[in-house]
Amino acid sequence: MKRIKTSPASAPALKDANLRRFMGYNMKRAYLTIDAGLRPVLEGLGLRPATFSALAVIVDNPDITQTMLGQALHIERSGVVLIVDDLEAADLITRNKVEGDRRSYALRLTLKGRKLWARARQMVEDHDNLILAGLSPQERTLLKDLLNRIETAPLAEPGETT
Amino acid sequence: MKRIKTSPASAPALKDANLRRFMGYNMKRAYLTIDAGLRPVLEGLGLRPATFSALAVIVDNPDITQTMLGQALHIERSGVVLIVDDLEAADLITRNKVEGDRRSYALRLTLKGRKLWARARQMVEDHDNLILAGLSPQERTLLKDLLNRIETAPLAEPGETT
DNA sequence: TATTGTTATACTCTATAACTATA
DNA sequence: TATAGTTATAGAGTATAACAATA
Repeated sequence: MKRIKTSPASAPALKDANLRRFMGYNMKRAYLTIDAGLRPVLEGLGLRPATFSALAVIVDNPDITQTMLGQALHIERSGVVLIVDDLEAADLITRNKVEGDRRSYALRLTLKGRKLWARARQMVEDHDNLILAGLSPQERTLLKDLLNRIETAPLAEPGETT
Repeated sequence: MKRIKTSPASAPALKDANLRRFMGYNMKRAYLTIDAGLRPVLEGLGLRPATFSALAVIVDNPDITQTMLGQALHIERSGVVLIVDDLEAADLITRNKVEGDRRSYALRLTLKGRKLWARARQMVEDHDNLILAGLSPQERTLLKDLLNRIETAPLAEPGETT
């Protein structure tokens, strides 16, 4: 009949202890697990992780400029353009005139944008709870804290290469 | 004249509490922080994260096939080819004949490969210690455990990519 | 001169599909 | 028919560089 598949679908069956020693690999795998589950959720709303994140920041900072949005998301201005184009085309945000500086735009959510954000936020929150079902509230808080401490480590931010 | 610089170079200064609510974003930022620091380290050895990981798995599983390597690294066979090509071209591994199945190769490190691996492993370990300097041994172990629990959550594995 | 937004371009990573040579 | 490895290709995602309008 059938075969004894090398790997049913989940079990690694292969030794990777050598790789698991390193924090980066464990981090990448956990991140990709969350990302893989999140994408289809956002897709159902016509969003991508990048556009979802941009919405979140704009909600938090009404009338933010594209340059500032890029700083918040850690992406280049040229990349922000594509994301904002996307959100504007979907009628979720508007690029508004800024009095005093005709070079920049003040980004704001439309009514449709606010409605979609409410839905998106809830769905992503639900997905978070699903993916974190095995962790207690204290463990979730602790995990975020540990992640943030790595991100903001004195040696991490300097930014340049080595 | 002057202005009030939006952001010196590191301080966010922008509210992103809305984004920080979600585990995925915190995870992504911490992961990218580690990755950004790790790449230049590996680059100095002529490696990329992918080739480093492949070396780690081959060291752990002598005579592993390319298909199995792909399963261990969670990448497609076509992607494995490029990585193995890379490592072979650098004279770090060899594709060896397998008796009983002329379709597959048994991957093994060369002497040069073993020497480089020893160096690479040490350097990545050092980088890990640098990036994790702010975490106690217990916290590091706990972090890995929490990450692995997310990765192997019952709900995480099942799905296809989408 | 410097900055904002924009465009064009390129590079990395990874997936899909089709092909070959085996099994 | 199915599998291992390969190739070609395409799609995200993101970066760099150059440019126009404005400061």
